[in-house]
Amino acid sequence: MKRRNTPSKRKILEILKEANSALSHDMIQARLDASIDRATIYRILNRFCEDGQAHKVIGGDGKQYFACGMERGGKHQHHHFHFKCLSCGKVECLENEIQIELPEGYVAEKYNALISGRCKSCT
Amino acid sequence: MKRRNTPSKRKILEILKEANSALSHDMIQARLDASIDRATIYRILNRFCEDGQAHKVIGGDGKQYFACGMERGGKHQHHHFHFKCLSCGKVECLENEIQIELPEGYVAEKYNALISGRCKSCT
DNA sequence: TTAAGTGCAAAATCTTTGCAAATGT
DNA sequence: ACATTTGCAAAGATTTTGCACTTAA
Repeated sequence: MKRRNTPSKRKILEILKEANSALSHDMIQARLDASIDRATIYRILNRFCEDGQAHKVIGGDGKQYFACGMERGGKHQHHHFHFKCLSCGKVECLENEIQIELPEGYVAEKYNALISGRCKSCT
Repeated sequence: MKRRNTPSKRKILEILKEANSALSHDMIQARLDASIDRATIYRILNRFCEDGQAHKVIGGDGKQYFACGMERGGKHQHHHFHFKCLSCGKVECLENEIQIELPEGYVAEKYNALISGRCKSCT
C-alpha cells in the first residue's frame, strides 16, 4: 500500500512536530484552521503509527495521545515513559527508557507507560 | 460516606480475588451467575478503587482492568507494571516496581504502566 | 428510619467503518 | 487510469448519569 502526500497529512504531521507533547484527537482538531473530518484525522494518525512516523499512548483517561518526538529515521527509537499533567492536560514523552525484566517465557511487544501528576509549570 | 456490605459487592470482590489477574468489566460480568447491572458493576469497581481495595489499569485497548492482588491492608503497596497477553487476553500484575526519576519539579500521582505481548502459556 | 446501593434507561465519550466522491501519482 | 484518501453519516464500544425503588445498618 503506497502512501500519498496529501495536505491533511502534512498539516497534522506539522502540528505533531510543533507540539513538544503528545496530542489527543481533539487537541489536534483544535489546532487546525480548516477543518478535517474526525474520521480522517484518526485514519491519518493510525497510518502514522503503522509507518513509524508517530507513536500512540493511552492516557489514564483511556484516550489516545499521539506524538512524533521520539522517532528517528522512521523508527521508534526506544520505549519510554510518558507524563500527563492532571492540571494542564499536557502529555509529554520522558527520556527515561523502560527497562524491565519480564518473567521467564514472557515476550514484550508494545509498551504503554504513563505517569499522571503535576508538571513543573503547574506545581 | 459509610459503605455497606451487599451481596453484589461480595460477589465481585470474590471474583477479583480468585482471578490471579486483572479483569475488565465484561470478564467480571461473564463470571457472574446471577446478573448484576452493568452500571452497578462499574460503580462497585470504582468504589473499590476509591477505598483502596482494588486498583485500575488502562489496557492498550483503552479498557479498564481491575485487580485486587497487590493491595495489602486496604492500601496499594507499590506501583507496578502490568502485562497483557495479546493472545489470551489475560492481564497480570508484575512484581516489578516502577522506579523512575522524574524531571525537576514534576510530581507523580498515578501510575499506569502496561506491557503487551505474549505470556508464558501462549509463547 | 434513612443514607447507601441497585436496576433500568438514556446519555456521553471516544473511535471505527461503509460507501460514494475526490485526489495524488 | 486507478489505487489511495477524504467526507459524511452511521454504527460500535465502553463508561457514566439521572431517577425511582430497594435494602443494609
